[in-house]
Amino acid sequence: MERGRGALGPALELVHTGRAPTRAVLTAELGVTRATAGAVAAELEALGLIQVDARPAASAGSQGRPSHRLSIAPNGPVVLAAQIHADGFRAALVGLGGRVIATAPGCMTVPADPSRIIDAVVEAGAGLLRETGRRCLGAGLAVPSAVAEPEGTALNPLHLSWPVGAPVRTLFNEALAKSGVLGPDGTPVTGVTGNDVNLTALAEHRHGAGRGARHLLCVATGHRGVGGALVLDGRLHSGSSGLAMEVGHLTVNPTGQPCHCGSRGCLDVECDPLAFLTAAGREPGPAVSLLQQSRDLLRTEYADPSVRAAADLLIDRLGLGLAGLVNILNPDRVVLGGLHRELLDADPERLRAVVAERSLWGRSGSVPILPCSLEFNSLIGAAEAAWQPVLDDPLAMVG
Amino acid sequence: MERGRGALGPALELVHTGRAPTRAVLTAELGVTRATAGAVAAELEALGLIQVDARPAASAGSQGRPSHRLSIAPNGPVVLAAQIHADGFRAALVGLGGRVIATAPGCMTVPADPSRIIDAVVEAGAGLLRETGRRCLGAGLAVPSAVAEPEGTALNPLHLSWPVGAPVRTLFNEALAKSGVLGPDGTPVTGVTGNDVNLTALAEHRHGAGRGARHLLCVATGHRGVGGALVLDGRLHSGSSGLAMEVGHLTVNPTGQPCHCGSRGCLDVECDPLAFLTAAGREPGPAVSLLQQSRDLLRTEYADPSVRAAADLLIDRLGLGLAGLVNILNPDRVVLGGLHRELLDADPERLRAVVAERSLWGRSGSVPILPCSLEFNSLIGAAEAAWQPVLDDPLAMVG
DNA sequence: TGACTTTGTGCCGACGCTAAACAAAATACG
DNA sequence: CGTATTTTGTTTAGCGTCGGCACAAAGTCA
Repeated sequence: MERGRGALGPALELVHTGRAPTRAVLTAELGVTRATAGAVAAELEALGLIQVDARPAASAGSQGRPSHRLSIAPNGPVVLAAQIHADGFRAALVGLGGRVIATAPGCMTVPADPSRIIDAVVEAGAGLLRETGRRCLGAGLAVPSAVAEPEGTALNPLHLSWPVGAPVRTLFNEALAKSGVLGPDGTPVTGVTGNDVNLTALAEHRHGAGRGARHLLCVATGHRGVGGALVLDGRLHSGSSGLAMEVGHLTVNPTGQPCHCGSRGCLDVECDPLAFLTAAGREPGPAVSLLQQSRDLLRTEYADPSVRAAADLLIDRLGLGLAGLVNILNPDRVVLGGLHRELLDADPERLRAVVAERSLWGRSGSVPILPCSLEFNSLIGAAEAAWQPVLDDPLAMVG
Repeated sequence: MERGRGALGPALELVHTGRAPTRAVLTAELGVTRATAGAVAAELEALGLIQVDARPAASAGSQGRPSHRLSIAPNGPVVLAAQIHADGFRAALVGLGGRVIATAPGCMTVPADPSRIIDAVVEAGAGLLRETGRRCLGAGLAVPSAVAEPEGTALNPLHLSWPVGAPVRTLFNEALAKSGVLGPDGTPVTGVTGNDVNLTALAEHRHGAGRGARHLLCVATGHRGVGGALVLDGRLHSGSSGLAMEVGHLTVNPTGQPCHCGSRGCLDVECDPLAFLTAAGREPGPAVSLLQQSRDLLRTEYADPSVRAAADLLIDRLGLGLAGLVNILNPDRVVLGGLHRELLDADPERLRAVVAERSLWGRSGSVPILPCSLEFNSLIGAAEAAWQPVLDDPLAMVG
């Protein structure tokens, strides 16, 4: 009797990613009849997830009956999202559409015991939930480490002094259970964890510079080492055991620094913030993160020839690495984060030229390379991962 | 009224890949009721695609009513499949299940004009169709070159003296139209084309050593250069414009040969048959293909220290390249073809050790590495690509 | 104002499935 | 040897979901 049950998930995803501003567009995107699309929208509205404007939108020049606007319900449910990085952590509540409802930046030095910071993260998130009174449907956590699946353990928490193999997902879920963050069914919400660059790619694909891309490659460097991520046909590719896109060991400088992997001149050691500071002849200081120091240097002293030369050097190395990845993966867009984003901003033409020169065919070389466009992108990515079960089956997760 | 229309495609694919030997298994694999599975099987049988044994299969020790065996209809429709390689071409008729019905090996030196060999290929296939009287539902062609999508042009027909950008798919379809190979609707069958390594990966995933793998990486070298292919979640990943998995320019020997790509020590020039012959101190002869010469050398003179040393050298380089790919893609199985397959057979432990050592985590390093198991695998892959529309919607393509 | 265009909704029927009962064909066991 | 059990296959009834269609609503265009 009820229409549009099968299309409920796809429809919510369309509204969530801003690709269905009206029911008319929703009808076309879903490939169903107007009757079905209308029923789907009504169902999602009844679930409290979306909103159908009472008054039709201002007629945009086109004739015909104007459409009512669809949007994410402003007081709908949220997920708890958090990111952990070299300088501390940040917790937030994120609604559908990638909207950050409330944030609690928690700058603390990251302790060697991962359970302590994860507890603090969840406590901050639980505090936000108490303050706002929002209903919580899930939780996501981004960590600067590869996360093995299906165990949910952090395999290389490099610049956190965490033990290798820390069971971050289990710790996250234990903290959630302890803090009393309950879902609509009265049980603790389930938490998902993932690598920060992977989740950044997911966020950029859904809401940022990667929107509309079919195959999106994301490369970023935050503190030490280089991370990569890949979204294929709208879905994050994290490999058969979560370990895909460990791109840091592509050779970009055959005569370069030795790397712990046994080779030399790897992207990991040749194109991260430390490599940039070293190339510019600066001594890294202990006060702020290496990314922050690099960014400041690049932005304020780009006129200095040594800084400019270091930037050019790193752009050339990054271009080599990107060309290698583009040859292998043939994405239709590339998004850069962290210091790589700054390097792209500093001299976009140089980077694009290197990639084009080293790509095997002109078509691959002309792939668009864009900077990340979202603030807190790994946090929003964590939220995306947490929302995924709701997007897959809204009825089961909300009703 | 008719039951099991939506499940028709998935059901045919299960029988096609041998994963549904009986209706009972089909029921479980499809996740439907026995009634639906029975109706689906009846429908596929009515279409002439599969066969339900009249007599139940020999009871295999288990109690309960024995199941009737499902199999591909022996006299069902076929597709025309062909591969073009350095030594000539081969055309065949291939049924569902990857069964080669009839082949016409056509060894001719490959002319500079691609349309001539493609005409010859199609003519050979059309001859087989006339001889056997089989109904033809599609056609597929594997070429040793990257094929750009959506144009269907051969971008690097390296060891064929074809022009770059030869419109192979158009030529293939024109030849099919000219030869009068008609589908059941009376119009010429549509031909699809693809890179031979990509199609090999598809074939191995469906019927060979890659069966059951979720993410399959395939690497092979036939004559000159190295090709790669990737099957993700059962679907070939050929990138946004068909150019993915150009893996030949991973650096595996920083002090090695210069490569036309501008770098040096690329997999392409360090790990193909020519590199092997050179490393073994042999002069390549003009009579047979480089692959054939390498294979003969490896099989008959492996005891010779110089041959053994060359094999070890190439295994080490191949291992480096595979480790890089495994780090990036995290497949759960790797299949090797051409000379790489021979190298694996020569010393499996050495190759696995190199990959394990250079992989970032033990889990990635222990990925199974297997030899290709199918004869004519790119030909069967071409058939798979040709069958795909039928697998997607049997009713539309056969009825 | 009337024609036209586009959007939204109610009703009905068709399609494709599940559920449940029944039938069939083997093994297990007293 | 006969009955119970297990597993497979088929029949029938019913129901949920969606498309098709008619109609209503709300704007623009002339």
